[in-house]
Amino acid sequence: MGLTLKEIAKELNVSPTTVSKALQNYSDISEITKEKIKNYARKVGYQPNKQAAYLRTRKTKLIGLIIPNIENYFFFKVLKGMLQEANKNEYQLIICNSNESEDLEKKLVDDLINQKVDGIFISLAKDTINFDHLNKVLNSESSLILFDRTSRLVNCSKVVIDDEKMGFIATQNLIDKGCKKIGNLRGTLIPQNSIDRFSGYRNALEKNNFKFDTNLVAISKKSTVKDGYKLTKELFKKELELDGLVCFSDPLAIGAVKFCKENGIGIPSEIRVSGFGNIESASVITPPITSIDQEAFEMGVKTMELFLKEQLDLKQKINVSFKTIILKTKLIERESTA
Amino acid sequence: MGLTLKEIAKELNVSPTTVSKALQNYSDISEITKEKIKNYARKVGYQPNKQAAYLRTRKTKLIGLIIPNIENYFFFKVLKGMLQEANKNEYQLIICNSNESEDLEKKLVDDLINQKVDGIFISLAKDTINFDHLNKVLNSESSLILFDRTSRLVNCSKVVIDDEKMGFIATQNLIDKGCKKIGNLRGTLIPQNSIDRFSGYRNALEKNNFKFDTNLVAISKKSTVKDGYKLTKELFKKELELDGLVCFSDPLAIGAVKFCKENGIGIPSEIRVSGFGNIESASVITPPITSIDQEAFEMGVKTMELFLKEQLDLKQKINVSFKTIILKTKLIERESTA
DNA sequence: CTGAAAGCGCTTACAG
DNA sequence: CTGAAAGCGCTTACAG
Repeated sequence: MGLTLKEIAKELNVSPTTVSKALQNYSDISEITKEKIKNYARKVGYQPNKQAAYLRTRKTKLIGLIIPNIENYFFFKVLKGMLQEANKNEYQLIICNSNESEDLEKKLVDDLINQKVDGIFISLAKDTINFDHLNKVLNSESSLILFDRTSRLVNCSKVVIDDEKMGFIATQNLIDKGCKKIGNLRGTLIPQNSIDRFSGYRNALEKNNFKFDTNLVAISKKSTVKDGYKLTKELFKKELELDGLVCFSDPLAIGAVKFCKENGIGIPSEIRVSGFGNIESASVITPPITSIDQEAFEMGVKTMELFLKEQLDLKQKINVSFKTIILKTKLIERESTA
Repeated sequence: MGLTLKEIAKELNVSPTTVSKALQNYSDISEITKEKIKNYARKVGYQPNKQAAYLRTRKTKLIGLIIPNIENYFFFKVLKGMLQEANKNEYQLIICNSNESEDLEKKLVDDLINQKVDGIFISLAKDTINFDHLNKVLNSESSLILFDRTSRLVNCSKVVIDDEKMGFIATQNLIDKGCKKIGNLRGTLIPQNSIDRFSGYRNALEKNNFKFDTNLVAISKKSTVKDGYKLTKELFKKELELDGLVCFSDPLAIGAVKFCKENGIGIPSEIRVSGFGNIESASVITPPITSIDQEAFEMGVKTMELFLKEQLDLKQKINVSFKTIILKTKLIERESTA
């Protein structure tokens, strides 16, 4: 197991140097020798030992990926996109789950830096407020790319969704349908995407001369079906004549729909409900829930592309310039807002 | 970036050998020296370079995982279990998607062997019928563990679900509820778990003196909602007085429910439908679908445990003996079979 | 066009 | 109890 350069060299009566160069297509090796070596290497299925090569090249062809919540379907679609591109370019992906914990996120970053991965992709945990570990990556040999849950305070390449616009569109849609009192089940106060979606909601109200009322807003910590149910119940207790509800995740919207169904509140006749993320369950529940589709797969692809570009710049000793890619989103209309 | 042993040795006026041994707690280093070295290493945050260490230890602390379908929620729960245990034991996980392709599966195995991962966990692609690549793993330095979709033809450790029993239970439940003509939307003919679940269906019929009728069985290639819809439609066209349907995946069951709802066929009044896998959508749809819960998280944990045990045996030069762990399953009763 | 030599950062058998 | 030396498998600057 594990043929070495030396063995091949011996077999072919050339030096290890020549074998190494031939396999890397160096221009100072004769075509005839290259052919001979390449053919033999192919025949015996030789693959250079990556760990040994790293010691010289400083490249592992490994990427570290930190996802905040491994149960979130959205991230799998992102992962699928990344994996497709990684495969094409001979990279392998180490997957990590920060479990929404800042501390664990920091430890995982340390482990990945220590593994000398060529790049680290992170979607931040909900409660990450200190960014020392991200700056550590920026000072390491690994490229850093943030996706989906990012921070304005870190200067690196990013792939995000236009969350403000999305919050706006979801809210505007309810207004267009005739809703007068639109509530909002929003996410926590920290991550940028939660902030932005909420801004979108406010901005839509403002633009349509609706009064913004904090009583209509509830904050969900976990963004679960349970949370959605509970918060909707609380909103209805206030008797505010709610006739629209913008939920900033599909699980929250499903919880809201469940509460309404159990309490005989008609959807969309009495209240229109809109979700976000376009997970499968949103289309399967009765009534199907209007949602906003994020191009998750595309997000994965773009993240990899940004990374590959940075690697190329690095190789050519060009100064890497950080970019932010903003992805499109699409309102998927269903019965819950008909 | 990247402090080395040598630098630490120089700083502390000892040899690199001593530093290496102290950090590994060798017994032939004095306590006082160990203390000094460990403290310093901790202070400066020294971590040995894994790639360089590999060259001597032949261990990468890396595990390769091949999943056949990255969009399947089941595998994410498995992954979550694996990740939890991996983290505890300082392993990192390289994730790969075979996309149900035997060819890609073979390539990924090659890549992982080449990466010198300590272990490879695979859930086989649906159409994998040749096992040369698995035998290659068995002859390599990496341990092989199959989970969920395995094969009797490969001799290695495995973690599986008692699929036969599960098929049996789902079918028996419908019989107990009074169904007389029970159909079956089954999976493809190859993977072991599809074969076994189908056997469970047949065995339950037999045990209850029901006549087995191939007309009542439809084979789904993709196990999707669409497939479920289409196949259910076809079954109903045959006018066999179907009053029960055992589906060997939740998406299939959801498709079946959709067809029935759209065509005014009452569930469970006219037909009872049972799924498998207990995905979220199964509980969210109206009516909620009875399903069988697989202990996915547990499967991930057990797979890791089996692997860790093998590593330990290897280290102690004990002959590794392959084990098969069979996990429990549980029928989750819901309205669709009430 | 080819190859000897140094070195990446570690571990471990061996000597003292 | 400590350390010099060899070697893991590669790449690349340098010499010829």
